[in-house]
Amino acid sequence: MVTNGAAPDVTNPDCPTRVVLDRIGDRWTTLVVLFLEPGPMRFTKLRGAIGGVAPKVLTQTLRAMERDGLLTRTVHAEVPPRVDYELTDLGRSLLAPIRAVTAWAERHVGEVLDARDRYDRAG
Amino acid sequence: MVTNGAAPDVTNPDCPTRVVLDRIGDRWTTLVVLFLEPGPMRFTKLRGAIGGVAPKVLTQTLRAMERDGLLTRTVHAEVPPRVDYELTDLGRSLLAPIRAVTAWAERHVGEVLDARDRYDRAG
DNA sequence: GCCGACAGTAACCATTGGTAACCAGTGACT
DNA sequence: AGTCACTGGTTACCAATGGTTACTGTCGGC
Repeated sequence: MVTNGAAPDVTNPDCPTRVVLDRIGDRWTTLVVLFLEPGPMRFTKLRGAIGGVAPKVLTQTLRAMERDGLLTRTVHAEVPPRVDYELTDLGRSLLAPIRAVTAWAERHVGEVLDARDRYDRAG
Repeated sequence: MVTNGAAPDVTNPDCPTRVVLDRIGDRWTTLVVLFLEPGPMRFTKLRGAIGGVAPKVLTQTLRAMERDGLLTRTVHAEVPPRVDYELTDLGRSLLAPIRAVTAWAERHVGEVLDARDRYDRAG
């Protein structure tokens, strides 16, 4: 599990948890998880829902998440093409921590923006 | 608080919560918060504790966090120079969500790495 | 025959993350 | 007096990443 045999410990620079932290800290990953929660979604709809994400970048994000077992990608042999993205159990287990983070963001946006204003006006 | 007058909503692409989400999703920010929890810490010690972070990048991270009101930076007129970084109340309030995320990472590293292995071996 | 929907890809540019080297100020050591 | 090291950075530079815009292929409908 952990290459050096120790328990996973995010405070250890050499622990692979750092890698995982990078993935779930990714700007778009959290949003993808949030939007996929209700059920499978197609590429274009997901893109529209998230907003402001370039197709290339969304593709990269989705591929990386698929690789890490957070979601599945299903291609239906139809015309027009149809590709569904759906959270795996692992992906769904990420919802709780992500909710904690987004809830914090929603609750404290004001404070952060205020602090930023004060800092910028002062110097 | 929210420029458009609506309630903060992370699913809205135009909501400033997205900005906040970017900051706390930052690779080093989460680690800085974790390591500053026990108390104030100096630059060099923090750098060593985190591991693998370049001074320039750590400086950028700390300045951004100071700007957003997550920590304070105190310069002591001593020799050799001494600069302390300390979490604010706002920064400390981030601990809970961050803990949720790091706990997830520690619990599921194995699954993620396994999925990645499978994906890479398959194609 | 042309248009549009879908799910991307290709080519390109800009921003960022990261590296290595260097700096100022002071005290201690020689 | 000269040199060393410690601290908390800065500067210049480079590579990787993120992002934008344009384009592709296939099919049904007009």
